[in-house]
Amino acid sequence: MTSIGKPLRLASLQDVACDTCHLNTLCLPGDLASEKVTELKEIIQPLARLARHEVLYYQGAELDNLYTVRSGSLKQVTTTETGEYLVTALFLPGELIGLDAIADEHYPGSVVALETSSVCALPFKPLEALCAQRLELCLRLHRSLSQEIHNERLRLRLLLRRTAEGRVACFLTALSERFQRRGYSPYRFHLSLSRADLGSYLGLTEETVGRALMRCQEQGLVTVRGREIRILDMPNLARLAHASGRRKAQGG
Amino acid sequence: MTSIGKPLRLASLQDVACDTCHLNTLCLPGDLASEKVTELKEIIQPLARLARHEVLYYQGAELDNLYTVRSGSLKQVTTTETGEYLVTALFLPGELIGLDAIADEHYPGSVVALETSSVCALPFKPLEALCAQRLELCLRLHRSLSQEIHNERLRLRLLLRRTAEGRVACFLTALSERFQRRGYSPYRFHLSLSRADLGSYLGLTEETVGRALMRCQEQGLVTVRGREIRILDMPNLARLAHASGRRKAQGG
DNA sequence: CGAAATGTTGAGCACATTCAAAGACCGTGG
DNA sequence: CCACGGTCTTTGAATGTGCTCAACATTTCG
Repeated sequence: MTSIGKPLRLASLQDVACDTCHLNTLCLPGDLASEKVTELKEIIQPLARLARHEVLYYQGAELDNLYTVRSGSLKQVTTTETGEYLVTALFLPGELIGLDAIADEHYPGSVVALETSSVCALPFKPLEALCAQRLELCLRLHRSLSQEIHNERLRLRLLLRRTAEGRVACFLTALSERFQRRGYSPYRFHLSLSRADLGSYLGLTEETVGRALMRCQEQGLVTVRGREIRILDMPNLARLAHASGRRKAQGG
Repeated sequence: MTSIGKPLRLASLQDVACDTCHLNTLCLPGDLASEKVTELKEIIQPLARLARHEVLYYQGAELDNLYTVRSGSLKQVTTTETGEYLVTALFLPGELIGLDAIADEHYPGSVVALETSSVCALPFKPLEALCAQRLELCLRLHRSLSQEIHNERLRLRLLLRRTAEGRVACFLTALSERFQRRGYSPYRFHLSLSRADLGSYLGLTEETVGRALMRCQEQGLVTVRGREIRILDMPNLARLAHASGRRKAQGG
């Protein structure tokens, strides 16, 4: 069972150094010229360290910061009006947390650290003010937001048409790609989500997630040892992930 | 079967009048003061009229305009690398088209009119330039983008856990709400999507969509007559839509 | 009116869910 | 170091749901 942990205690604040951060091309500074990053740096808050299960913010809280992941990983969980509990996002280093809170200025889900993690806080009001002065930052933000829309739309609609095995394969290949882009091995990584969380994220039960992983292993695509994943046959895993849902592809 | 029609021919251009448009609170002008709308008006292009099946733009084309729907409805269809054909969005009056194209400056899907429709074009470059001068416009855009992320995330993850009947009920209630907000009857409306498109949109086959609609009708929740929908029992339809997927809700 | 697209119906099958129970793994404290 | 409790994970059997394929009805449009 998944759980939301204790309130966040800010601990071990450190100085931020975007220009030396190896994630800077993935993060908001992106390809901005370094003199412009300086301005951004002025509003970025020191690093916050989170222990496993520590909460960055709770659902419903007023939006004050966006965050970028510096290390570790976090999940977003949303409870619907009907008490349904859903894992709605997984954040890896370099990714922006809180983009979905801008609309109504409240966070639409709670964000919890899945392992020891650190994040940089970007106070939102100052960030927006800076937007007015620096068009490039504004565009950068637009792109991040837009990218997210596209990702969610396509990924999730693909998932809707897939079997459990396909969904798991989709998740693994996408995760592998995200790791690779961040400089980690795409072939060997640790799942920070439990089976239950993964099930919630993919719209499956935890048992089905386990069985799907098992079947992938039996086909020689991956090795699964608890949460340690090793990808043995990326081409075929990708084929399983992409190779349509359960019905043949249709032309337009 | 769904199809993508012929290229767009711009026809019957009309003058734009945001200040008199009854959709303006839903559209980008939103709650902007009218003197600011004036600036926006300067960059808005005349209305384009689209016949049924006419294409607003094709997937892969370079982003030049965002569009807002003035009347009618449109769908977005995306073809994946593997030839999979997906209906990825449905646009109603007052909604912004093309937000998911900002990220890589190309449209990630083709947009086709489902019925006779009209749209206002917002040339993107000028819009962004205007953003730099008018912070409010910028924020407005941020909110639209953010809202979309949240919607897609939550809606689709909810769908993932639902039976066919639940998915259809979700769709109907959400659609009803969207109509209501736009001043149309929430109890009686026309489905502009075919069964096949709806299936693609909800991750079901067209047969299953039909059967699910039928079952809703048998329960006295709605009347279905082709694409004409009449909602008879909104409370219970909403209950069916919200009342969890197939497993009981879990606490956090 | 006839052709084509769209919608409906039915039977069999594959797959995911459910529920229950047992097994592995983890950190804690003896 | 091992025993303990908890969480997480795996396994099994029975059930129900959606998919597939194919045929038929209906509507739409030329």
